[in-house]
Amino acid sequence: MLAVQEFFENSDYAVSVVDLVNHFKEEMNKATVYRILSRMESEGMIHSFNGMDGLTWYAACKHCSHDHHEDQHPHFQCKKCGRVECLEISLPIPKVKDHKIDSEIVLLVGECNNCQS
Amino acid sequence: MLAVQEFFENSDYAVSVVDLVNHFKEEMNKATVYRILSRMESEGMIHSFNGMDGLTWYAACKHCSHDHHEDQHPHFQCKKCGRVECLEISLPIPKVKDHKIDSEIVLLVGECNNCQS
DNA sequence: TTGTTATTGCAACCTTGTTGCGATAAATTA
DNA sequence: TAATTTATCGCAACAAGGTTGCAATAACAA
Ligand SMILES: [Mn+2]
Ligand SMILES: [Mn+2]
Ligand SMILES: [Zn+2]
Ligand SMILES: [Zn+2]
Repeated sequence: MLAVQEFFENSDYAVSVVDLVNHFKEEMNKATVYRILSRMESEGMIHSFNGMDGLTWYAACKHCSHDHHEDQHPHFQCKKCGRVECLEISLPIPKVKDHKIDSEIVLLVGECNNCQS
Repeated sequence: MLAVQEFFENSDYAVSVVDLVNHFKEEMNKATVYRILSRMESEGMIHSFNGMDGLTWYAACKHCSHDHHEDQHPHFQCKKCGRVECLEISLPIPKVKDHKIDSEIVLLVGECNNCQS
């Protein structure tokens, strides 16, 4: 589990679970990676969301703990390099007639700073 | 293909591809459903997106054709009844420093009109 | 009718993700 | 320390969504 923890501590970006399984494939079993990720998520160390591709992505939590999860921020995926990051901003939840809206899942798509020529 | 077309014409809601495969399982093969959906999507009759569950959902297009797809609207999923609908509104694309944002994938989650007691 | 193209059924396959279980490691307790 | 309990792990098998190759059929055109 420590290796996975360090992986997140040393990265500002989110990572897809597929990449993670692949990255650790010589060190640990696929099932172990999935189990570590669920454990870390339930302890408020990381959070998960879906990327454009439909895959599950994970990223380090900034201000969460075991009993206080708050990861309602939008995410950004770069079309060119594929990198995904958490955006530490809060978007207004839109009002829609006849709908009681509790939360908002947002994935912004575009080009990151590195990829803009 | 006609049966699937009619299915969309008679519904205001989106439908998950799993429900569709299940709904047509006596009439046609799973592969056929998937192929019909891709064809209909490439012809601008329907569009697809991801629900909370990670599944692929499809909904009828309102103003699209073979060479003009414009399905950038947000979607809404009711936590209680599970129904998913297209919202014919346009949300402002947020500006984020150091990011060139081209599009925005939004899934609003809450309670629909029917489910609010 | 005959040849050509588009659609379908079926089975096999790929991928993401989960689960049961025995083995090993870590933490408790005596 | 030694025995016991608990947590973690590897492995293999499985489940579910989704895709693909191929032969059969249907639709279409000449
Ligand atoms: Mn995040
Ligand atoms: Mn829609
Ligand atoms: Zn980039
Ligand atoms: Zn509802």
